[in-house]
Amino acid sequence: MRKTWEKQFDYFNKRVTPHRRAIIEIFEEENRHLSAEEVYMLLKKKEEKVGIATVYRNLDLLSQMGLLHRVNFGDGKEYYEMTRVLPGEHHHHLICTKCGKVVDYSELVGEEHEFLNRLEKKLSNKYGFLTQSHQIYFYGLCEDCQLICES
Amino acid sequence: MRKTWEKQFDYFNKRVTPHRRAIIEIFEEENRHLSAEEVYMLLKKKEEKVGIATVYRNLDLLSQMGLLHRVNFGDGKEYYEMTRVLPGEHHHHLICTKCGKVVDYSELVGEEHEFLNRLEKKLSNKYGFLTQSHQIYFYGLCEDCQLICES
DNA sequence: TGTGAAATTGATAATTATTATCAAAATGTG
DNA sequence: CACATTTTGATAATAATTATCAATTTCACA
Ligand SMILES: [Mn+2]
Ligand SMILES: [Mn+2]
Ligand SMILES: [Zn+2]
Ligand SMILES: [Zn+2]
Repeated sequence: MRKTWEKQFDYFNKRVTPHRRAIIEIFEEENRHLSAEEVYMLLKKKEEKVGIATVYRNLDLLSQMGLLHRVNFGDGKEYYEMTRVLPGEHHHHLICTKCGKVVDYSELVGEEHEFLNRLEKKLSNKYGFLTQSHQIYFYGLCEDCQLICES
Repeated sequence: MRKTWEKQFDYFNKRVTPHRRAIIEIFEEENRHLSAEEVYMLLKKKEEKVGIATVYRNLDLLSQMGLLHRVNFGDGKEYYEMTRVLPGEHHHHLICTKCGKVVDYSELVGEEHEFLNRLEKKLSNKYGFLTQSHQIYFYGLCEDCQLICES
């Protein structure tokens, strides 16, 4: 009954606590972008007595451990989402600059992978930079906001 | 002696003020990522008497007008940089997750353009999303931090 | 199956970045 | 130049996140 992610805790010399289990569980259940405050609220709803500082600390830790991805949509808070490793689950984000709506997309991830691999090799040669992850953001107008702009 | 960017102010029905001129001038001179606080300090150094609120307001305005790009490197503040339109000036960012160093890169922008064009078309069809701009971030370890990690 | 050193946590104070307020000053159209 | 409108400055307010530190919990190992 040892969860697959627990080996990550061994590797980082971190302890597996009920709070940490609960936070990961929240992300598995919700499967969406969550802010620290939202995670805190969802934990309370599950009767998990936890302090907000612990939530912040653990979101930071879990993203450093690679179990969560930290994303920023420009609204002043940080969001987190479960790191999905299966090929079909890799995705990026469309952000509407008018209403703030965020859409996950995973179109052309094959081509993306091929292109970024080539790019990473160049960056490694030229800057000595070792890439661990990447994020692509598209900014623009969602369907609804385009209509509003025309009128 | 009308600057090339002044037509943008007409288009957005905004007034050209000395502060706005001075802020744009700062970015032209410094040619790097600047936070609101840094812009504020640089303006003071130039004897430009301005309030910090005005700096925030105008950085926001200038990026909405497309004259500045707003970027986020995950350190809790927003940064801005001059929008460069020439083909060779389009670039993205490498961010060291250990020391926070940020490097501009512009490798493979040709391939990037070709790939993103194809992607944008797909996203437009599937989600009705109209792309205005995009950002790519690579997270990893800079050369120095890789050495420190090995030892 | 305990022990204890080290890690984690909670309550809350502190910090930091950014936004709101609103009267005074500046802009630019006609 | 006049004046309707926009912009600005000082500063209060807000909001997200981090620091503090004593109490509690974890887990390696005896
Ligand atoms: Mn997502
Ligand atoms: Mn840059
Ligand atoms: Zn929208
Ligand atoms: Zn580094």
